[in-house]
Amino acid sequence: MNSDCENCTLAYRCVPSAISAKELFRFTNIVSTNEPYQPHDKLFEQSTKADYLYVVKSGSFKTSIQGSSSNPHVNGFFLPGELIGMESMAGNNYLSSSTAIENSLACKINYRQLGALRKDFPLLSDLSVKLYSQTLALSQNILSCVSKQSAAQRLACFILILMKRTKQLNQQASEVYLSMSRQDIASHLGLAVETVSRSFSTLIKQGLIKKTNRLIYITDHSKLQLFSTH
Amino acid sequence: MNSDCENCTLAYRCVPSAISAKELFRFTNIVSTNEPYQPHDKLFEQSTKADYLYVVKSGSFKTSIQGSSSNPHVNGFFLPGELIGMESMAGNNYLSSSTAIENSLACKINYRQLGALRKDFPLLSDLSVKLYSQTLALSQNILSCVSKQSAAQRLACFILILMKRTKQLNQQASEVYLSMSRQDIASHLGLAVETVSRSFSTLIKQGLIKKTNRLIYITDHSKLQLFSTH
DNA sequence: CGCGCTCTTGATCTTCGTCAACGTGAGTGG
DNA sequence: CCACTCACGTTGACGAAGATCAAGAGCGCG
Repeated sequence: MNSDCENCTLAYRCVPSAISAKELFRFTNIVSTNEPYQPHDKLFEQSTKADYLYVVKSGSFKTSIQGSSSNPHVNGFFLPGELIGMESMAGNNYLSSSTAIENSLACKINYRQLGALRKDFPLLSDLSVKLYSQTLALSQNILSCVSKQSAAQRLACFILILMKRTKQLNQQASEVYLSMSRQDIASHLGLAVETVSRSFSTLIKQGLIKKTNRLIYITDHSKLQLFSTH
Repeated sequence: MNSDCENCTLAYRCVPSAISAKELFRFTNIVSTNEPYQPHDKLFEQSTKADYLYVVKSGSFKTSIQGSSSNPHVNGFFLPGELIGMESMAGNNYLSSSTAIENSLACKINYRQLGALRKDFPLLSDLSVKLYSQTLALSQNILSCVSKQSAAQRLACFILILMKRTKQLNQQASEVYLSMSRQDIASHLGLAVETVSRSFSTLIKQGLIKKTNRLIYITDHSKLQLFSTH
């Protein structure tokens, strides 16, 4: 399985951070690291048996929910260091499907065995709760972003959230690459694709951002923040 | 402190379910049960130190986030058996304020001491993860509800989610009492109050629900579901 | 070069936010 | 008991914002 957590640059905030070096093998035994995915490759499919939790090593992924009769809804995006599938672990089946957005690497953790490991490593239990708590906080952030009245505000808020998340790894503060399509952004924010485009134009005209294709420069961070809250 | 978990009807899905009867005192020592709250009473205030987790015993609560410059946004509603404050536990401070919606009872758990208890009760660790996972799933459900395009769809979806949650306690399947004001619903769904009113009228005209004030009867559950997904 | 795909921009129609008026019920004080 | 107020909810009219339809621009790829 060739699992390599020792040399991972994300290990300090991933599961290994809760496990002593000499017992790390007990974790590497239940994880497959650095599995490659190409755009449109699926990590897992909605309603299939949920056995694995995934960690994004590089690239990015999305999750989407297929309702009975409607278009699928993009529920979330996942950046390096973030976990995919957390909400599905209480039930038996995945609640959403997950697909790679770009060329990416992910690590696949057997969930039940991870649960067993928690019994022997109290720090792992603490880490689990902490990660869940943070993820829930993020989810609520996105909720208040999506429930904002104007489309441009939602987009501004979305960009800011994404920037905050990338900044945790990468300190260049004023630049975000949006790896997802406008269609995905639109679905995620509950807007039409055209409205997303127009909202980008609005933010540019107001001098808050610049962009070339999917690369966004924040020219005035505080004004953008102000704009997003109105 | 007079904590009474032994006779609680919700104990089977609350923390006590993970602790053996003879050691239950270790939990009752760190919880104050059945504290009364009246409408507008606060459980906690945003940005203050987050020391306690709350469980709704009866009645209902809401959480709201106060942005820097805008109106507060109602982030969530909480029914009996549900936990309030989970998302704030990774940081030091509460990320939102919580207020009672009606006459209610809540139990107050010291979070740090609860964390210590996890080390001695593996089942409690499992329960924590399960509850977080379920809460995250709910949060994502609400997200896809709020990002629906039409106002009536959002409201339909909101009613269905609320009904599913009340049904877990109370088996009368076709009736929900909405304890929160239209204003709160509007804020939560990202709509104007008037639009919420009109959306109720729409659902009634379509024969999906009936209502008298805040009490909702679902007349055609499957059609309502269909309508909410469009 | 043409073809497909994504993104953008423009024109029109629908929906929702805003402002206003009105209805209802609870609480208050005469 | 009845007016009065006040909070809450509903309904109508109108204007603004966004969805939809249509067209065109930019780009990678065969």
